[in-house]
Amino acid sequence: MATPLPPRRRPTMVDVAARAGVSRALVSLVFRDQPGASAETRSRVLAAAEELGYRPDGAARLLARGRSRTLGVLMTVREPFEADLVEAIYPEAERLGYEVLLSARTPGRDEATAVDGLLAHRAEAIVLLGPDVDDAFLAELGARTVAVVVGRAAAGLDSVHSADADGIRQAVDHLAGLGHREIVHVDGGTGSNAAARRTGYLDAMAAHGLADRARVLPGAYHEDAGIAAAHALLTEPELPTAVVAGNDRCALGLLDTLRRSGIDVPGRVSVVGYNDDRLARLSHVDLTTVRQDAGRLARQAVRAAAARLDDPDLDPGETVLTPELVVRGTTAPPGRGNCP
Amino acid sequence: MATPLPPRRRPTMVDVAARAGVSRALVSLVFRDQPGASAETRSRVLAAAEELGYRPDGAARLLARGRSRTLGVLMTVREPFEADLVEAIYPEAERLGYEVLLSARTPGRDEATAVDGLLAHRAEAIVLLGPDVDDAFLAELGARTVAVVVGRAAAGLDSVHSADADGIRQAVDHLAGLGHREIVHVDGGTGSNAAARRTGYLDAMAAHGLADRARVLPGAYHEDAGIAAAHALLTEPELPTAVVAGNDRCALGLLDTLRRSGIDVPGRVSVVGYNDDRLARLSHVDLTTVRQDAGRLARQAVRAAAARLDDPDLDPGETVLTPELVVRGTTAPPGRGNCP
DNA sequence: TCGTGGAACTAGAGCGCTCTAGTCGCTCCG
DNA sequence: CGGAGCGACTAGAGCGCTCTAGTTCCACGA
Repeated sequence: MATPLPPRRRPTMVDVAARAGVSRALVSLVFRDQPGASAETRSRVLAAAEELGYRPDGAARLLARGRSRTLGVLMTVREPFEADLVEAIYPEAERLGYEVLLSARTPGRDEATAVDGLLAHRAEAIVLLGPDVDDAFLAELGARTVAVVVGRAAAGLDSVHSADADGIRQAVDHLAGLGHREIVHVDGGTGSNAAARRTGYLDAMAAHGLADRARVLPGAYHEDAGIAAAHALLTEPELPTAVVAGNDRCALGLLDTLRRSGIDVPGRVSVVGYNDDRLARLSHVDLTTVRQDAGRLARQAVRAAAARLDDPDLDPGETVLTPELVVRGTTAPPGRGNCP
Repeated sequence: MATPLPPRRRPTMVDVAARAGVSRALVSLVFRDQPGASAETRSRVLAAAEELGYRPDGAARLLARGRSRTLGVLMTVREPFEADLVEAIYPEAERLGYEVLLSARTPGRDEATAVDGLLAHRAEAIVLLGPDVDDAFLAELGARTVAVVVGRAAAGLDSVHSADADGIRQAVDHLAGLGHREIVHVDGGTGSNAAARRTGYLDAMAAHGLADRARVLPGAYHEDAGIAAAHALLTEPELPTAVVAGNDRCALGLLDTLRRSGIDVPGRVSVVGYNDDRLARLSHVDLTTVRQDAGRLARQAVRAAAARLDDPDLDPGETVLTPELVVRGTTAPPGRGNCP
């Protein structure tokens, strides 16, 4: 019988080679699925590895190959739309032969820390999810490594996002088409894509001859902002008939605050979100929203990273996808009052 | 002037050493913050590194040190409670000198794949979030490496979870105290912690002399299960006066489906969740729920992993935290009818 | 004057892989 | 019969670090 399972040490290629009675190089071949080993030897090696519980050491492998073929993804662990993106990143990365490493920005852990972690683990490219990444930080990161921004435009870097102004325009068109005139926008605060959405709203209102009725409430991309905006609206003498929120989370906050205050949605107020995240799609939420295709966004981002990795001299590209209004249950013609 | 920025190659310690005019070993010392370098040299090295944009290569470092000091965390990117856990894991890991790597299980990417990724990146220990991890898989993993399960008990492994039966009992006590007698439980399906919660419910009902009224509806830990359960209840001639859901997501599904069907919550039906995730706490949801302390759960898990790493012969421990009912706005005495 | 000790620094052997440049047997063909 | 050609396999030099065991140098005391 061959040597028993090793004491504590994680088994290495040497152990497998010894047990299978071949050289280290051969084991390496087998594990890389390269030609050059006979079927018989191959299975002997695999068997030996199995018995020892061997798995190739990523660090050593990384070091030995030039490339890590690892994509680092910076995410906010709390944002449902980013969760959708992450789920779509995995398969595309796998298809292109990349591994994925996730790192979260949290209230107590800033982007720089999160990215450093990824870089230390040899991520070849960083995919930054979410529109609130800092410009200066981006520029520096882009100089150091391959970076792709998802969710907003980023000068001088690869970015993948949807045509925000167009998306908001579709929302306003829809509402105006239903007969709404008092349409308010709760915006996404600072950040380039909030600005784009704001502009889109103002332009669309103007296009419908409603420029003088346009009104932007300061907001942000989370529920609390929607709640605050709803409370602000409720203190006013007259409610608008429709609200376009900066994103779905904000819309959700708005929605529930309005409903809990006895306001019928969409009977008295229509609400539109942005993103079409999982939450919006849940049947009990049933939010009319502007759909960004998370799958396509994610695939494009991964491809952009891979392309730049293949050819670092590529010009930075901005991929803009066309968003699409999804009409669900939170919009209706105005004036149905509170009791349908 | 010294050499200009290198062409493409990521700079290495050799480059920094050359630029600073010292040996590689000294650079290593400086970057590991070890004594043995004069203040003057130290800053010279740091300056050289800065100029070159050098950052230590994690892979090489990993390989050279025995240990990676990295914790791998398996998560479901879509579960808000796990997001809370992840956020709490980072600071504790940092405090103990560990890095954190995240890997997501998704519909198309199973636990084994996710864990393999972590292991390949040399995670020394795996923290598995969520109760649906497979038993056989766990056992095998536990034999291979250090694994800590969060959210359920796991025989033979370290686990950190809350006293599920106790939590549910508190919920039932609360409802019974309000005068409810028709209390239904929508359970979490298979999985050990769903079983514990189910048992807790049945025992608590019995303790209140309501054994014959106890009723468990099959469910799961997500919104759709809550929605389905609500629809099932709505087809029946008589609604129960209270529902204890398996977790918050399920409760949310229930809640909104009931409300959209014109059922007053808590006037006609009271709803209780489990977890107290961010969503439950949002003011527009305001869910009465059983709070699991994500912070403590996360800290305990990290500590358990660290402890076992320090001493592999430690007996596997089960840490059970006491959950606590948080009464909010979705529970009230029964019988207030539909129009308060 | 010489040792002595400590601070500052260096040489060089790994860590577990990959990959290039082989070597070794065969078969096959002229 | 000699060698070209090929499949199967191996030796050994890295990859960019860490870490042990030095070596140098310079006070400082006897």
